[in-house]
Amino acid sequence: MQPPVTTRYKAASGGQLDSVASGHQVDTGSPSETAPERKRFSRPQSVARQLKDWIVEQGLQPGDRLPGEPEMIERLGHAKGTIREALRILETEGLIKTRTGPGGGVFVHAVSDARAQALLANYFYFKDLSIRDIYQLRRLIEPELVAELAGRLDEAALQRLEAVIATTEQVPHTPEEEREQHIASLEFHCILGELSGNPLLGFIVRFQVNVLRELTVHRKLYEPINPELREAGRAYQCRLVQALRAGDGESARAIMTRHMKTAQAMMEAQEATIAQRFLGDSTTGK
Amino acid sequence: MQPPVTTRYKAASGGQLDSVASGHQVDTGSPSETAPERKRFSRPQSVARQLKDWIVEQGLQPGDRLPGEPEMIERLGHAKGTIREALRILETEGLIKTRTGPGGGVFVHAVSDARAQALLANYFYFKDLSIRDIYQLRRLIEPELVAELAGRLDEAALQRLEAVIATTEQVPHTPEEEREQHIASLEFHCILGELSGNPLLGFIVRFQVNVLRELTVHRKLYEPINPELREAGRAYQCRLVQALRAGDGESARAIMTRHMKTAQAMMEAQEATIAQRFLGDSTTGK
DNA sequence: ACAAAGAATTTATCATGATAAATGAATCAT
DNA sequence: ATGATTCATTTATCATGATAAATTCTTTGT
Repeated sequence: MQPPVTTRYKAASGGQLDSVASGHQVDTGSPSETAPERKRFSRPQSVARQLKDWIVEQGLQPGDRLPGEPEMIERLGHAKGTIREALRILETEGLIKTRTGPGGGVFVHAVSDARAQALLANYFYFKDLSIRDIYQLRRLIEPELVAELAGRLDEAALQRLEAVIATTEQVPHTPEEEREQHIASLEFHCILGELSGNPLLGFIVRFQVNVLRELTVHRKLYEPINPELREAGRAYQCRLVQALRAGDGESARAIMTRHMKTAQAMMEAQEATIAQRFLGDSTTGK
Repeated sequence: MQPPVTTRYKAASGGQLDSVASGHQVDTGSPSETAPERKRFSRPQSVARQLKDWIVEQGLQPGDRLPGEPEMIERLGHAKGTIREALRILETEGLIKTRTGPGGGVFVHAVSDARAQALLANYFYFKDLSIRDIYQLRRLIEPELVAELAGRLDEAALQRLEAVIATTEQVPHTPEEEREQHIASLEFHCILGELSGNPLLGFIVRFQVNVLRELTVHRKLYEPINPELREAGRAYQCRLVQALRAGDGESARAIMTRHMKTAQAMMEAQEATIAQRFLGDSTTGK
């Protein structure tokens, strides 16, 4: 499942940062002298930016430690409140975590998937994302995705997919179970996305799935339990895994294409407008 | 109003929000179990959440006003610092803006595209995004995009595209000009994405373009000026617009497919190292 | 040896002003 | 009128502790 050498570049040496003249020198003292341009950034933002620069320049990795609050106060010359707000910014962006206690402090943290998803969801809160929009993309992406995946998956990956299918083996008796099964079937797509080995592709697939999942949970979509549709859904998954195992990309693509069409029709038959709400805050422990 | 506080948060009342991504922490009461779900939310996070709930419940729109700092302090029963940190969280997420002066205060704000892009870029900072990854998606999306767009664009849209093409009319004499032209050609794709009318699709196209643009700006990619390639690039754009105007989706798709292939080869031919850096912070006024 | 209690450490929050900066409105000088 | 000035309002930042909470390390008790 690994494509030829695709040079996975990382760690740029000179990777400078936004050249933005954050040029907010921290002269503790005479502020307004040559201040022709207005203050673009608040001080907490400036501090946050400086810390980001620091992370980039030093090539800090997740788990690495940043100076503690008191040291920042001294080194950056800002008040405690300002520093704290800056840390809060970075924490919101998902780039740091703070821990209390001995050995605690501020640590670099890789932005979690959940947080990125949540932040992106906020962006779409004021947009009108329709089911059609989402499926326009899904119908584009997922068939090709499985076509590429065909024959490239190892047994472990295939079994992972089959494990998800297994959770929908029993006929659901309650709406609760039915909902869970639907979520599981969405999970199926997430796994496919991850297996592509393309972080961007995987992320997008997951995002779409998350939006759809929200619909399911909060709008009681898929409420009417339809045995035939359910069985059809299961069948497609089974056949898909079969095609993937056989390395039959054409079939996989066809199966997924058909499924996308069906799923879209199903969803559109229900509600057409996506629930307007912020997604969760992704507290992402770890 | 209420005496100091013990740890109190509103445990997701009403189920409007909360619970998404990552996990379902349906509190059962038993503290320690398979999921060491420690550390709930910090208070600033709780406050931020409450304000989000408020926004959702009241259906507040961009421009609407939120209570000012002092009122929040009183109504929510938290200290000023806590409130400020909460506001900083929301500001970082792009959901509010604060203004000083008379008539100033805290206002709901639609998350700007730039901010969403920057936040998403943070996520990919610690990932290894290769050019191949990006083009895998581009090659999937953009050909179909133009195929759908064919014949659906009004004259204004077409002229918008042509205007961008026009900027690359003159043969560039300096690397500077050459770089600007390349950026303009990327802009071409952004416009196509927007014209789709699909917010999600447009966003993804823009994100890809932004990542590639970063490359161009910071890594001197496309440095060697190649007249033939340049001309070929221009030609494809012209022919594409032509096909779009004629409503010839098949041709449009073919043209774009070819272009994607060429562009990817070009990018990969360079020592394309994806710049590891945080994108700008998107101050995005209005 | 091992588990529970305690101590030490570090961030989190609270509390309380005071001063600075930004900005729209009203006012005043020309 | 019109441009500059002052004023009032509201957030932004600074300053300075004092408590609280969460962890890890250490010391006990059995």
